[in-house]
Amino acid sequence: MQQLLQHIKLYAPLSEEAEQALYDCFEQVVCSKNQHLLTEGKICRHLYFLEKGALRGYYNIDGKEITHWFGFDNDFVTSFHSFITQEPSVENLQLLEGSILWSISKDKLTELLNRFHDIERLVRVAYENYYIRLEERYVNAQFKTATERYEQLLKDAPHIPDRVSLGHIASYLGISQETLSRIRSRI
Amino acid sequence: MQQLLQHIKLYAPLSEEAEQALYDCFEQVVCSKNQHLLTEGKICRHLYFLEKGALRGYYNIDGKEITHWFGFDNDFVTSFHSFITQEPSVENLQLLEGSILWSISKDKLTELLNRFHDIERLVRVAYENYYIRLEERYVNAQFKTATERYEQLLKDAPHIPDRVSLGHIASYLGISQETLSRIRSRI
DNA sequence: ATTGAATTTTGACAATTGTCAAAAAGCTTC
DNA sequence: GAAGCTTTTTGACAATTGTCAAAATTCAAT
Repeated sequence: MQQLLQHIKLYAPLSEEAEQALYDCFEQVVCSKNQHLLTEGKICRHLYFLEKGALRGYYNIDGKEITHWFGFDNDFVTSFHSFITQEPSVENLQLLEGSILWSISKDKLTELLNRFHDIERLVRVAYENYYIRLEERYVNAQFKTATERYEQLLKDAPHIPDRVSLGHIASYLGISQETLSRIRSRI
Repeated sequence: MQQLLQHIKLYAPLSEEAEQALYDCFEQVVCSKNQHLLTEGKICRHLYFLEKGALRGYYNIDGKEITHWFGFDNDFVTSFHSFITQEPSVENLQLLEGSILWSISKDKLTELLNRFHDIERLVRVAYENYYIRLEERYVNAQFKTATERYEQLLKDAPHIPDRVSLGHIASYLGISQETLSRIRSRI
């Protein structure tokens, strides 16, 4: 929990009361490898902070699993679409390693956002950061070759190949596993 | 200006004082077709509300213009990366039609965010919405075929082909203009 | 160490898309 | 309406990536 509080202070300072209120609202969740945090069709009612571990978000499209996102230590993870709209999720969240998470419910978060301007600020700033990150991913995805995207990924997350299978990485990059294998043999 | 105030109330309610403060901070900007709102290398110090018109964001990569984004009536537009970080922009913003915009400076917005919890809320909720939209674009970009992406675009923004040239649309879809032309002849 | 399952690599071929060049179609302006 | 510009389409070919199938490798559990 200290790690979570430490991490969010990078976004914005917090009053003592706000910090205490946050502290009271998060609960620890321990998950084993391959376990699902969320499956499609369910409404995502929690936001999670991934203290330690690895996770992927994926869609089922035409019977295929399409990984579109990874989370690692110190990431906030949820199905943002479902969490924000409280509509059924179209994506699945699955742990890739045994992991430690901290969870807060939508209701509790909403209450904190109402009570504390500085928590509202914190969340706004966090969204700014996540928006920029997503925009970067988007531009990479759309406008670079498969090889460039893989090299970019290695730069951004050098630990990825150790923690995530080639199939998941290929899916994330939007290329077939065979193509990724060939790219790796060429580099 | 009424249109802007009307629009943001869709995100969150505003106190009278907050609304008045917002009203005082926005300035009208009228732009002609092809004019640039921002060029790369400059720090983006304003957030714009596009009351009426059309705009694209594009990168210059290896001498080529890569359009990654369109804005239309009722969109907030800026180089989010530069506006948020106050680092030099890597993208350009160019009007595609004669347009009416409303502009607020980063400094003034920061002041409003500090003074009014409900404006902080408004911006947080706006980010939520823009995050979801971007996520959808991302998934489309990465995991659908060129034809599917074009059909999706027609569904989301049926007016696009009337207002935006084929070359820009092709760039936005991440395919060559020739390929898009062939896709259109097949549909 | 050995077995069996899962993951990764390799090969052959097909499908999609890109590139370059030229023709056709649409718009403006006189 | 003709001239000159921009935008869109078409053709031919090359490059990239996908698909299917099989082989090789890695990993975990006994």
